[in-house]
Amino acid sequence: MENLKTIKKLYLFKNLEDTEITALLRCLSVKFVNFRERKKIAGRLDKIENIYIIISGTIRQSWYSDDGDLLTSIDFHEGEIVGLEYLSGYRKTYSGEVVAIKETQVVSLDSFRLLNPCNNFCPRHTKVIINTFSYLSRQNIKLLNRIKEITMPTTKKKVMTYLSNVRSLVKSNSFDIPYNRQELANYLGVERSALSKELSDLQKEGYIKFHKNHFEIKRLF
Amino acid sequence: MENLKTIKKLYLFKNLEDTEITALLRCLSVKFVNFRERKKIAGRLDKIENIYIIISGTIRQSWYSDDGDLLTSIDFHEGEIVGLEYLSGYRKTYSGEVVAIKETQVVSLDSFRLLNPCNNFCPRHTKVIINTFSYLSRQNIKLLNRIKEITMPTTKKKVMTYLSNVRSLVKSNSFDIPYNRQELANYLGVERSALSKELSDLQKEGYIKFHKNHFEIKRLF
DNA sequence: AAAGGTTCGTTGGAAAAACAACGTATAAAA
DNA sequence: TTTTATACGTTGTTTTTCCAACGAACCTTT
Repeated sequence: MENLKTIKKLYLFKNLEDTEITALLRCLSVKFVNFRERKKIAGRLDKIENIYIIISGTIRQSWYSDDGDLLTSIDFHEGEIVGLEYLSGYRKTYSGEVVAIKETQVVSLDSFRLLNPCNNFCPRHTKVIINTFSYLSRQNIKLLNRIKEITMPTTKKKVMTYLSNVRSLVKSNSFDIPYNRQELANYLGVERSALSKELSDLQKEGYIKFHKNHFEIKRLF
Repeated sequence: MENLKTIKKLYLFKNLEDTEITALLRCLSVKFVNFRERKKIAGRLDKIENIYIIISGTIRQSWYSDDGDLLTSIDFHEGEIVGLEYLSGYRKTYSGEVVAIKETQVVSLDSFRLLNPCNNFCPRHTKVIINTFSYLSRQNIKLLNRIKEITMPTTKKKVMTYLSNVRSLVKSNSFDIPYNRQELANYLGVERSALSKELSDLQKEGYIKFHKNHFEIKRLF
């Protein structure tokens, strides 16, 4: 069955035998779900009952100020997991609004069951937990990288730090980024037109080349 | 024994029986370690072999640009854990420099053993993993909060967002913060004297009152 | 008590970023 | 094909932040 093949490839089920996975499917009530573009998946303070592993598409979690301005947002792409807040046992609700910004397919898991093993802590369950753990730890590193990027003193340095980080992630000087200008500006916490200006300048100065969301690093800043 | 009492109170050993804890002590090679003020615990790219749970004191992890400027730093206080990067299996070394900024006592655990259960995934081990997981998830939320604070458009809003976040954390309008001015400026990614100015203004405008690191929120921004 | 060091607020000029407005390119819809 | 909408770069002005310098308050040390 096609679906099982997809599930077996998920990071969360790494190091698990087929039989173990099949046993977990029911235990964690694993389901495939589709969200159409602009579908609002959850609002602020909505209860978190599932986590969603993205198969394809993009889900965005956004935080707004009381007067409705966008504070910040985080995008989740293929392979990433939405809804892990609950797992701290600290929050049981979303802190921001969750929206699919394009047609998106996810695998849904019962988030309570994930951390509350069914029968006597079976090894298979522990393996999933360790995998989720590992994912979460990597997510932590990502957030830390973003903090390093946005605490840089100037917009130029923010952009260049971001691009070098992508570069060392994909191990190539030439790559696509998953953001358009407005989204990149939000990500870096700067204003869009100011970002555009700096990008142009960086190109004129020979540091980078870009077209739309494709970037190339010519030399380091 | 005094030490055992301290260990039993740690978040990582929540929901574990005394006998389970004693069994884990050897398995995870739990040790008490003291760092004197300014002790450099690890440099960038040093191997991570242990995680440190802070009993008292403060440990700071700092990242520097190639020309030696401080990019950003994260402070770890009582109850928090240093060295979780390794657990992703993605990085095996520290990404920044780790220093005890005051006399600090920690509990040290073998980080490899933590995620690689000894004998057949014993329940006690799983419990520790779940607890660590839960901690990591909360750490994620903290980083996210910091990102929300830093991405605010103006310094005033950054400060007020930070203070409101502390407020909702301690559930009181009056509290101490763990940073001096320079440290708070670094945390928020702004310049110290500019921060001082904005704090004064906010006080004049009647939003806050402060003295040294004690703050009081009079009304919301 | 004096000396030295550190932290912090203040100020004015320099630099950077935000903001508003507009033109162009491109894609989608009519 | 024309219309409409969206994304992006550009420019000039306003606002904010940075930066450097300095003085006051407060510790610590001798």
